[in-house]
Amino acid sequence: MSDRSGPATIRDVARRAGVSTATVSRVLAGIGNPKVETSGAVLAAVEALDYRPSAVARSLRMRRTNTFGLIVTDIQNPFFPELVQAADDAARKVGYSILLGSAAFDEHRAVHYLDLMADRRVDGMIVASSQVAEESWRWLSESPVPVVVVNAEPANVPITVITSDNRAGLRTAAEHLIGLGHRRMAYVRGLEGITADQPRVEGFRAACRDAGIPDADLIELRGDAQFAGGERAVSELLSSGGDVTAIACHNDITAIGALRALRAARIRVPADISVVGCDDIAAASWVVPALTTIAQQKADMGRMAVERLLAMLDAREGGIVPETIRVPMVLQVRESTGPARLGGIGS
Amino acid sequence: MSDRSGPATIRDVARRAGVSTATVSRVLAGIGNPKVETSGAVLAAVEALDYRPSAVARSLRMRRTNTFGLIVTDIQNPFFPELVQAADDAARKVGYSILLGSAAFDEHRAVHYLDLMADRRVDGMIVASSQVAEESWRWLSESPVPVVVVNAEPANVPITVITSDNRAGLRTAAEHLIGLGHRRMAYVRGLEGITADQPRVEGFRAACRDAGIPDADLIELRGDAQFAGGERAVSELLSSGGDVTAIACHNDITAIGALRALRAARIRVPADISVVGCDDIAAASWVVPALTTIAQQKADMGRMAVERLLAMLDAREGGIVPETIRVPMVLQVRESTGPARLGGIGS
DNA sequence: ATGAAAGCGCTAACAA
DNA sequence: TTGTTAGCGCTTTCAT
Repeated sequence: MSDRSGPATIRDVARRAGVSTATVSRVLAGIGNPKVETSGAVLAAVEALDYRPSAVARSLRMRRTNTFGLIVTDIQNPFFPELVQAADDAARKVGYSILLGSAAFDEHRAVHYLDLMADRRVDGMIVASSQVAEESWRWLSESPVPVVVVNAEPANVPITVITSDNRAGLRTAAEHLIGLGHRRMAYVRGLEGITADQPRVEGFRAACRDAGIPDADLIELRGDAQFAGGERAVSELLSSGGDVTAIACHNDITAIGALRALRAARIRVPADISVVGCDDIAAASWVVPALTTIAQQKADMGRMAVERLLAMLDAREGGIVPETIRVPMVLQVRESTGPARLGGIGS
Repeated sequence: MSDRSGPATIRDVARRAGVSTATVSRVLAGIGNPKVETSGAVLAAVEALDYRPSAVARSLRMRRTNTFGLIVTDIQNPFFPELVQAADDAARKVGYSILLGSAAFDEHRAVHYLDLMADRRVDGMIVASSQVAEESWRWLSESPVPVVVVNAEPANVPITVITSDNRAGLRTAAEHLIGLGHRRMAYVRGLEGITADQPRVEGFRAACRDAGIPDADLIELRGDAQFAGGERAVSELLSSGGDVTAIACHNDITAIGALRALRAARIRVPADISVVGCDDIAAASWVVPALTTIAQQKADMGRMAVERLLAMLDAREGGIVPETIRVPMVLQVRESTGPARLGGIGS
């Protein structure tokens, strides 16, 4: 093989097989009915030259890259890998691949990836990041390339959204606790402004109201959606003498921080206080006690996002109406929740 | 803007600015000294048409994609995200992006990504996966595109490798434990055949021997590098009456499984038994007690891999000699290790 | 059933 | 300083 300059091209193959490049292209694409000898010759040449068609050239010609962009808030957040994997699985099955961008909580980076993916001419984008400014949402929604937003809800922008039903999810959490007899509870919120924060508290509160628990009985704390925030919030709660029998948290990481604070204070979970998280990350079942949580169906969401993109691609000129799909969250009971103690902590 | 067919091209811009495409190209690349009016006109046209150069076309022409492929064993393994993020950071800084592939423990998938990335004409590849067959390693090492292998050590193949110094790392772990007075210890190995498995046990054993601890005193257990394996191995150890004061584990996930088994058996950590892990994943500091571990410098490794690739690209015809770089691991003392109890567990 | 030729959008000689 | 032209590697009419 003449390794003179880079990988073999379709011309090299054509030459060696004694046919035209068009024929090579057809044979490889399985188009037409080539004579056995021709296709044989082509295949042999391909083999001999170790020819692999350039996806770059093909993309240019076909005006499609068979690639979807996927932007996540932060790949280091254990919530995302499962989503990424599922999206990749779904994409791979239909011959697409995923170009990943991790915004690392940085809005500039998010924009950077948006641009990058536009430049790369991805055939569609999945944006699973709330670090996106209003104007970028607008830009996305007006873009001709199909976009699916995951777990974020751009206000007043017509765009397809797939999101966990946070409100209903935290309602379930509250109902679970209330069913166990809890009435004095605390809720550790996420980072201010985070998309899911508001609906989650609201869902929780709504269930409380329905159960006749006065608004004032629910202690609301501010976390940061990280371990440290959960730990801090709960230790402050304890030192300020907050008297609750259950703590619900914005997410699992927060809840795991809460567990640690409780443990430091020698409070037993769930005997003294129950704790419930949200997301169902892997670590939720690793901690002691294993965390009861409201699971997000991450894999489903990743798969759905890709399917949606594919549908939009098909429909194209048909025009698919932007729609908000709420994926149910499911209660996962483990060890961190139990019946409410009757007295206060000290009793 | 005439939105007739897809995004604006360089020709659209040229036409609108009344110049040639070459001029547009130059102005945007900052080459030559265009007259102010020309460059002004070009820039204006670019703005007006919202022109973004096609990376696809540029790649075809330049014969480089400004992309590195990165294949990981399993993106859901908490070890990888930090590596990915670091690689992406480093790459982004020099105008490269990362095409990610998660093999999900599947050798076929790994090969799939290898092919995919070759087809995409990535400018370099980082392979952080041991799910790669001998023949693929060979193929990689002979490939004209620069390759860096992370945390895997293809046997008898001349290729650049960046790996944690597992042997030295686990030696450090053993020394830490021995320094605390432990002499009867168990070691939970990883999945059979996993690259790091062998060097880690060996390092651990070596330190034991140096300290005059008879080989027979070290109980060796087989885990699976997952939570379940650690839990199972340790509960079997306990039920078979294994009498140790410390347990070292192939990785943190295993160690966290071990913690759970110990807890279930009401054995206190570290009062009764010390536990040490390896990797330093986020969850290591979340569990109770927080896990003492041997940290891998994942971010460094990701960065180094990219730098290496860049160097190879520069050197090109110069030819860089494949080299194995061992990155030190660092002992991270937390709460799960302490002085050895004098008697046995029951004493 | 196959080939010739055009063109996807860009950059880089080479000319002017 | 700018334009003309060729060509990166592929697919796809349109002929034959």
